[in-house]
Amino acid sequence: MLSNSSKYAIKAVLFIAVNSKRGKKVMVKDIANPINVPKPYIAKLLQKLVKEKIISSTRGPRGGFYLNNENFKVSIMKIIHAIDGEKTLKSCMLSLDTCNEEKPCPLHNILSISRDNILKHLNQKTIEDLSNDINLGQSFLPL
Amino acid sequence: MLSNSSKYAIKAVLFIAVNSKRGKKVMVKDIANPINVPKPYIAKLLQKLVKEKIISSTRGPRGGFYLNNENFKVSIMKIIHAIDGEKTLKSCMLSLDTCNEEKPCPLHNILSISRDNILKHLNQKTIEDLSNDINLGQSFLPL
DNA sequence: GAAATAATATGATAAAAATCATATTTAAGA
DNA sequence: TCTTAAATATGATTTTTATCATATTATTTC
Repeated sequence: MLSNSSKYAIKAVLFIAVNSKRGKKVMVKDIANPINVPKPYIAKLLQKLVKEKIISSTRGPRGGFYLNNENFKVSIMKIIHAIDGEKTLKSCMLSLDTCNEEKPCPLHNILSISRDNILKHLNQKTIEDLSNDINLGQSFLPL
Repeated sequence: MLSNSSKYAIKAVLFIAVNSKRGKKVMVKDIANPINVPKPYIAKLLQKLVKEKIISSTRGPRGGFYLNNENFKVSIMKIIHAIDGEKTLKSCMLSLDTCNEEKPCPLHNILSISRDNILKHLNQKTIEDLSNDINLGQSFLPL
């Protein structure tokens, strides 16, 4: 469903969200270890996220990654789209183009409600929402 | 979530289920095209399913694949496990070992209910259930 | 404005998944 | 029992995903 890359990206973004408060920036080398992802790999993903305006960065000494106010409003789905592309999550569980409500595939009837719920939540929840949860101790970022 | 291989396997099993009624067997070459999967590839998957006793086969002239009564009782999940392995679907959405109800990861709270529902349905529904749906015109096997 | 520090760009390598090809074995039917 | 038709076993190739490495560019600070 989600590629490793998307999972890494989500973890990294949330890590930045909770660790870059008040102008303090976070560097790649400080992200890679705690979220358990190889440094050069996460660096590449972060660059893509910057291009898509999902996170922000500055170069040079005291530089690093951070989130501005707009970044905080971005949905989790947008992170996934930036990394995995648009169509990954959209197709039906059997990847059938022809599957729809009128002509459902055999899995459609039993799975589509739950599936649509997952998509709905990924679209609704923002980086801000999830980092608030973490800050309130309602969820955790162990790695 | 599901690998291509699992999707192919599910499609193939259902195709066999609805096309091998009353002792008639289905051959690889007759499966590959309608379900839109390369023949040598689906052949390999079918062999694995036979070993796991999810489907049945006989060799030689008039041979092919079919389902016996026990095969029809197999859950969809078992097909997925046979092809993708046991752990693929079990891990949390961020693949965190440490994620659980007491210490949920940031996505856990928003997705776990829908996710558990999907797993529950995949465990409950049998090949028989889904092929009945198809036979009753409640779902379709276009490809 | 020079040195140091950080992201960025580019690309090489490795591992896994998907695809393709071929030789072997088994069973049926003449 | 010989021929044929089918699955089965094995493995080679290609593509995608994941990982690793290095050179370049921008920004701060002295």
